[in-house]
Amino acid sequence: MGNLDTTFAALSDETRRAILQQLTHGEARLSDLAAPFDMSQTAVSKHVRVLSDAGLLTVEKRGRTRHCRLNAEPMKVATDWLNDYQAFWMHQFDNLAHHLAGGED
Amino acid sequence: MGNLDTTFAALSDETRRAILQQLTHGEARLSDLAAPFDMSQTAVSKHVRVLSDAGLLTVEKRGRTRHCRLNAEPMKVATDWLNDYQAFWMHQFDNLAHHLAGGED
DNA sequence: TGTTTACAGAACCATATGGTTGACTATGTA
DNA sequence: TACATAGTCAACCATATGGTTCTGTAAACA
Repeated sequence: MGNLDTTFAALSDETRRAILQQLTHGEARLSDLAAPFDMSQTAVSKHVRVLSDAGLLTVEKRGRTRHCRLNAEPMKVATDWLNDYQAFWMHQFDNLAHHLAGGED
Repeated sequence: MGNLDTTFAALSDETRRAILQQLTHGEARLSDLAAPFDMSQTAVSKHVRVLSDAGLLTVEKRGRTRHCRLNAEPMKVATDWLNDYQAFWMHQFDNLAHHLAGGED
């Protein structure tokens, strides 16, 4: 839970990203989250489980409803990892020129 | 190719992230990439294919070797997506306090 | 020319993923 | 009490994933 594998895997699904997007508006019940999607609530429940396992949201049982709340912290870890490559997409053309000039590392 | 689904999915595997890391040192042949891993070259070849499909690296056929080069640009798109949530992990505690204070969105 | 190298491709396997339906549990409400 | 609501769980299914081995092929080399 909470490692890069599970975080990136959780984010690799459109439905799950939409769920997270939904949660930026505030907490939501599972049935609220399921409503916009053309799939069973069970399916959405599974997606929520994946997001929960990845630590991207927290579920609070309250009466007979489950209230989900965004927890974006694992995204920070993912972003930190991606940021190590920032130089590579920023200086992509520089690097290309470097390689074409025969400069191997 | 190159959408968020495939990008995040490609990044969700430790081996593939290690391959990308390897490529930050410069371009590499497939057999070079495969060397550090305790798995067949065929397996690594499949990982490279996944990364290639995601646009995270380019493969250039040169003689009998395949030369891989990092293309970090799709990571920018992923980072851009993640950055929309930056406020949520930065102000996580603020939000928590907000919710505890009874302020719903 | 023959051999080695560097791959690709196909077939196969076990497990994971994303979806379904139906049955069940627990909570709230009339 | 009886019923509706919210959600889980189990079973099932099709496809994807990550690995293997074996075979084939094109390029480099002796």
